[in-house]
Amino acid sequence: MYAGEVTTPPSLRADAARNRERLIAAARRVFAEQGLDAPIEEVARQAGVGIATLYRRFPTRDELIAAAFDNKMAAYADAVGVALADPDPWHGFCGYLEAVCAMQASDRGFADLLTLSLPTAKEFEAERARAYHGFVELIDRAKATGRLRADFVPEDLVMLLMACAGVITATADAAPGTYRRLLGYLLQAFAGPGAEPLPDPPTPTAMYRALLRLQGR
Amino acid sequence: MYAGEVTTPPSLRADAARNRERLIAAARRVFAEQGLDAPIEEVARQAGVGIATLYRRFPTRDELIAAAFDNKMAAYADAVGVALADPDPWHGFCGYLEAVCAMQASDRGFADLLTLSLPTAKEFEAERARAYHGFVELIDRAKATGRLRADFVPEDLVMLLMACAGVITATADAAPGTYRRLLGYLLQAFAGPGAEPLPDPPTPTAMYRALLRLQGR
DNA sequence: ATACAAGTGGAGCGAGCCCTCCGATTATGC
DNA sequence: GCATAATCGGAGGGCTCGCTCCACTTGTAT
Repeated sequence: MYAGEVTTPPSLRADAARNRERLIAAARRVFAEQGLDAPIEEVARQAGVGIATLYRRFPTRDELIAAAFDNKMAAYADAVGVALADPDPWHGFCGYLEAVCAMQASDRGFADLLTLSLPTAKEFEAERARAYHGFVELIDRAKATGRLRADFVPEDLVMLLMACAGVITATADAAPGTYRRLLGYLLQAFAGPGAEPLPDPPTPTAMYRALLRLQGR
Repeated sequence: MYAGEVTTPPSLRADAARNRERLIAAARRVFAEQGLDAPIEEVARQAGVGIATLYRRFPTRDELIAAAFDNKMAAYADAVGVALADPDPWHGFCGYLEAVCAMQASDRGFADLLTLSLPTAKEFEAERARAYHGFVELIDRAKATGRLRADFVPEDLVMLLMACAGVITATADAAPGTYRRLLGYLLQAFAGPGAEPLPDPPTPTAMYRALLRLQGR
């Protein structure tokens, strides 16, 4: 923690700071229910603020997204820590995946975010990297117990997040909770020694490029 | 097969019939690479035809979609027949899922289509129903051999298609083939007696409502 | 050949969204 | 209080897309 408070950078006029908070609150609501490509004007409207005000404070969509999700992103990275603290690595591993998928299910914007990379938001990608490294450690420990199959790779998490996002966007309204069943199946597949060999995973760099895909649709 | 040829219903003038075919060909290309919500005007442009001509022949997007995909939809329904013809039901079951996912991977529009219902296109939904009933039969036989777990339900196919669609849309460009690994994991989870109980599946009607979700975004 | 129905293309309107510009408003230090 | 710099809001231009209308062209039956 440095001196400068993250949510209100350098001395903003009182009303400006208030509007900034309103915008962030509105963005969280709008992104949560409509996803990351929701109309930016809707955010301004829900915040009770002019469009110009929004653009002055957040010149690009990515900056607004970064501001709206920094807390969830931190929570996401922290979740690995919780999992690592579990005395049973496999139990921690399962709990971690459940927690992350539940976060996706409760926020469409966040589900989008986890399967996307915003190179602009650097302190943001740092959180992602922190989560990633913790997860690699978690994998190692879980494999050591023999409960997690040996051919599991970190990219499988990204794949899982994408699959889960697909189920969630399709079922969020009419059949919420379906994603739990998908996760249940996958956890059983991740467990124990793999009976059959799996198709090769994508390389880390290929998967990273997939995360960079231009957003929208 | 009735007398009226399906692709050119009631006596169209020669040039009109030709344009109709061009439109369908263009629609297949455009939908395949851009998904079902591709701009309709792009189809007209690629067909080398005015927008009005497209609208006269296919007044609604759904009608164009139905015309463009009736062959793939038939192939999709036929694939169940192939699987049922396999002497080893479990082998047929696995092959079926692989074939369907491969169809999704090769055509973004088709991937959309399988996780969506177009109540407008009735002969279309009939194909879907045909596939569904064949699949139920396939499930029964595979369960009888003991290779497919007893708690597998038909809705799990829909769930799989949604998950696969999520992976495919995210990885189609940068890491194609990732979906194979997802399928590999899931097939192993579907096999054998389930070690752990699974979260309940959605009811068939809930899943159907999920398929009806308004398209776009 | 001709006449007429069938078919065609693109201009054009409206809607939704992004983003900028600028005159009006308001907080803040003195 | 007052000056002034910071902030505000919304009109407006630009773009994409869906869909319609209508004057013109073309196939075809006689």
